[in-house]
Amino acid sequence: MGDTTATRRGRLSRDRVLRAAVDLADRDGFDSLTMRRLGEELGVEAMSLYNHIANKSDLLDGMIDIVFGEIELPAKDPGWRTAMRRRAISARAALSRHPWAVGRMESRTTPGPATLAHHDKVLGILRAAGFSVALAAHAYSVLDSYIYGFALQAPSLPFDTGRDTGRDSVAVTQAIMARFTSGQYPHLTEMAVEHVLQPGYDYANEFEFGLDLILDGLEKASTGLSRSPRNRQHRSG
Amino acid sequence: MGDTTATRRGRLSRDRVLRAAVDLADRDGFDSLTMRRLGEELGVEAMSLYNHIANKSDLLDGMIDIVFGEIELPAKDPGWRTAMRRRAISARAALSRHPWAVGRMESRTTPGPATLAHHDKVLGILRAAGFSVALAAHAYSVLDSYIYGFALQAPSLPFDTGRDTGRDSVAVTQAIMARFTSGQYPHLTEMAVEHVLQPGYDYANEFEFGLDLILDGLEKASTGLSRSPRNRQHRSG
DNA sequence: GTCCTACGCTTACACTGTAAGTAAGTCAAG
DNA sequence: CTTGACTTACTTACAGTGTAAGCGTAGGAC
Repeated sequence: MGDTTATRRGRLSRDRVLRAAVDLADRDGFDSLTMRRLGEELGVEAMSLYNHIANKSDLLDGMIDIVFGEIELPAKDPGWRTAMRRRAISARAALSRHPWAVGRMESRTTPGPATLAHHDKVLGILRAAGFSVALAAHAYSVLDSYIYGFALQAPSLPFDTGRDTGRDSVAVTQAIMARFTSGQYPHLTEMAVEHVLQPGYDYANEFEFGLDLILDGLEKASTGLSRSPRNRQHRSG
Repeated sequence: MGDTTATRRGRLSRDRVLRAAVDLADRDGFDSLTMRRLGEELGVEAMSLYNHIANKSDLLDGMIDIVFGEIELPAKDPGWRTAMRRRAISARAALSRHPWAVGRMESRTTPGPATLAHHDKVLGILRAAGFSVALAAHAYSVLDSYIYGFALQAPSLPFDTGRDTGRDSVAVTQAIMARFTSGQYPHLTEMAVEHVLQPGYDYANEFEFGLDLILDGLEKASTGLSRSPRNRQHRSG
């Protein structure tokens, strides 16, 4: 009969623990991720988790590496610009699926294998396209800063009309609007009324404007050095 | 004699509490900021703090508003571009002084007065310079995303040569270098050896490259609509 | 069979945020 | 001055946190 000695319902593994942690953080918010809740989720006591992860910090590192693993790594075939664009959009989508991830990156100083592989691939594409080492560093810095910064802001904006985030963003918006009507913040009010609170508005659309702006700038910077960016260093074939 | 009934050494106030919290987070890291440690810092028991702040979340909101208050709000006199540039550099400096702040913004949904005033002023400068409402929103989004994203990445990069952060960044760098030497990440290795680990390198310098790239793009976008960006909507004088 | 190892469970501890109640100070009105 | 209201700090207490230490047992190797 009931063989539910909890050895059943499937064995634990580091991967299963990490994935359950990601799901839990996505569903109930990052603060709900406690060792006991996570154990409960897996039908196991909290301390059993420590057979597969070193401590909670290690758990977090693994979770973030999972998120990085979800970012698409396009081939360099259609050119660096397309590759960077696809990667950026995929990264934004992944970070929007796991909003807790971006804010925790600050404290992580030990990137996981997926993270490192990701960075290496991107740099490879840029270098192969003729970017100098310095320019590749610039490009990487500006692109990633933009991606992470956008992902960081997106969920915190009271402007979010709340299609995805749902919840209480309407209440929050109204609370802030109450301060607006005092006339203290005329430009914020204008922005809200004339633009952001319009029916079809979705903040996510802002992303591609800035992305293309940055890609334009990089393109100009890369062609500014040598006329054709593609055969600079890597053409000795 | 000793009249140190702890009423002495100065009365508490919300502002004193907030400022001590910021200092403590700066000095010992955000995780060291507990109510008891903060009370200790002020010569007071933990529970006394609750006479001036509602709870720890309120404390955090206040702390972040302090950081925002440190960002310089330049006048619009020398033109929007100079104003935006100064603001961005000042914001980056403030966030680098308080590295914990940027990662906590995601969870905050109730911006403080300094934060709102800041946003309103910036939007005002852009609108007065002739930016349409939509373009001002774009500009704000891309600039702030970049600023926050940069601040988010800066302390986590193992590339940091550790002038400011000091501590164990050298050890971390070496640990990662050990993986590099395995040849798994050739482009990361190249980047590190040829560029980032060079003597004079400072990641903070990357900031202005991306900033000017974005400002160039915005300038082009704003002049692309009407020849002269300044008299578009606000000239009904 | 017997032993080993892996893995989950139990108990325990130091530490967290904070609710509730108490005491000591400040200050205005009588 | 005394009196009483108010403010503010202190004390105690509690549920919930991460995790160290040790125990029990299931399943494979011999």
